[in-house]
Amino acid sequence: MEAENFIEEIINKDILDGRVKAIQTRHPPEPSGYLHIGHVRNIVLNYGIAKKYNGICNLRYDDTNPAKESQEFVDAIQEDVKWLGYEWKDIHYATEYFQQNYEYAVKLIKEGKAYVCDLSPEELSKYRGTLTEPGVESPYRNRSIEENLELFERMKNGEFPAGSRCLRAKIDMKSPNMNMRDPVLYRIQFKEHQRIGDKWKIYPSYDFSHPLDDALEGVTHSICGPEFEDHRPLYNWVVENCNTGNYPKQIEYANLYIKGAILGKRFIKKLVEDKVVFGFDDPRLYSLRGLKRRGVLPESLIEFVNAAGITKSNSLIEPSFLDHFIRDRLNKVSKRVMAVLNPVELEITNYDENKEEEINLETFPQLEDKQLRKYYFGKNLLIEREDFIKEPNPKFYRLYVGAEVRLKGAYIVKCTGFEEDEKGEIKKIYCEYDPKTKSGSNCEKKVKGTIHWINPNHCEKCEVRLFENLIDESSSEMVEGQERAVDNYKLNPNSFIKKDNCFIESGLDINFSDRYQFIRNGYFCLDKDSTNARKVFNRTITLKETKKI
RNA sequence: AGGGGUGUAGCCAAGCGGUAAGGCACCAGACUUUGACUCUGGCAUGCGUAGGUUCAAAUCCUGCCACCCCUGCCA
Repeated sequence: MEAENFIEEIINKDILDGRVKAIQTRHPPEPSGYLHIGHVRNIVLNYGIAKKYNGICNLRYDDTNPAKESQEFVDAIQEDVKWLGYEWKDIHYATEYFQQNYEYAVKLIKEGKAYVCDLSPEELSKYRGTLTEPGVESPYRNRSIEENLELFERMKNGEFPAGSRCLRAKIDMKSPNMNMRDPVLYRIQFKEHQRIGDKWKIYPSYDFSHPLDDALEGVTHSICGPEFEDHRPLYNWVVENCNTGNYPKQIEYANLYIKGAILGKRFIKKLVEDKVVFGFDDPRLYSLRGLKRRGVLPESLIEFVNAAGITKSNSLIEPSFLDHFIRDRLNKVSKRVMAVLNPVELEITNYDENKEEEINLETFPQLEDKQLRKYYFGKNLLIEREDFIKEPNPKFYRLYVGAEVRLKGAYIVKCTGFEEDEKGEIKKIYCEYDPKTKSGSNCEKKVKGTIHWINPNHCEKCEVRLFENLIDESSSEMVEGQERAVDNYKLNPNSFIKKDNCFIESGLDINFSDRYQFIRNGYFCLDKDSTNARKVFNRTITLKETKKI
């Protein structure tokens, strides 16, 4: 199997060496928040590698801390993974392994490798030492096995208050690696757990349950973030000392950040709580639900993380890189449709008042099967306000008095005049059409610009929502591998713009699963706020724009 | 300050001792009934830095520098 990144190289070597046969990974989210784009790499890696190597990947909730978790998130995570297009083999929960975790803890105590410590959290912290000074051994470190066994049993039975005691691994208080200074294996916790209620009064820590559960489940490669790099010796300590017969290998990869994107769970939560955004699925958020509502296709996200690569160095990627994959995918599937977002009237003075002409528009010009549909041309139309300027400028390919432009799918028209109000706002634009230039007639005349338009007798009024980055990018001080608090950013007042005087062709089949390109305006999708009476569209992304005038 | 990581173009990133892939962005041009798409060309005498080894170094060795992670009974 060709290795596409350093993780696959490790796996290939493990297979070659005969260390593993069937590959097994796991996707281990803690149900304490919604999935966001930063999680996609981990998902692609775990599910993707299992698929590539014909192995299995289970979804396993790391639900060892009821204080932070809830059922809302366990449900949401499954929905979001499915939306991305991945499938797990089985769903497991860290809480499923609590009985076995407990038995292995007892085994460690019996072997003199773990002890009950009565130090308070504050004392424990002091005894741990600092980054440069070694820690000090706990006075409870050398209790007898019998006493430890009894105390641990009583902890389990809920006889001691939370925080009064914990179970610690007996490793090395002088280790330069803080994680090895007798780490906590179990703590007392009386909080009701979303899945198992109040059955357990002791909860294993991540450092104990994660490696053990990996081993118990048969995981061969435990892929995780860079923050666990110096937990690896501890991971291995647990795996070796519990000795289940299975020896998973932890592999860390680096995080991916996007410039100007707010990704931290707690930051996203704060934005929701402060009502800066409408909810976890606000289209401006980089949560998977936000991206979905925005209209981004899951394939774009997967292509994006794959193109960004899997490495051990943190990366801060420019938004344009993500945008490229969003557009690329949308371009392939979107129906091309005419819609005017900022309408101004246009009258074709030499066109018959009562005449209406059928024209053809291509729904999928980018595909072999372009699929023609009918639309109607007439004397009075609506065009985009930005497609007209008062002062002639030959670099401007659209309308000004004297300029010619093609009305998409119809005729070439020449601007003859305009009307404005006392404030200088354009009220109406006048044009003359050239009857010899009908679309498809192979006319010789060519013009530089083509603009889209709407026939007011054949359109539907709708609402359109335009989005920009939530935070003002010039205030962003985000640097590689770092994410600052949302308070450090200035919010962008234009991040959400609602336009409710928009018009789209009537007679279209608009639905939630299709994607639309409003010609020259970008890619759009139907928002869940739509009603039968009025459709609401979200602009997923603009078209790429080369320099205009 | 101790430990663990990482440094290749504006941004990602290949490269694994034989003379710097690719993508994004950008620039120039072609095409175009979307200033989109597509196509063509340009874009590192240079690989954090200073030395060393070698016929040959981004790749090996040594020192230095910068950035990230670690002092929760969170994950």
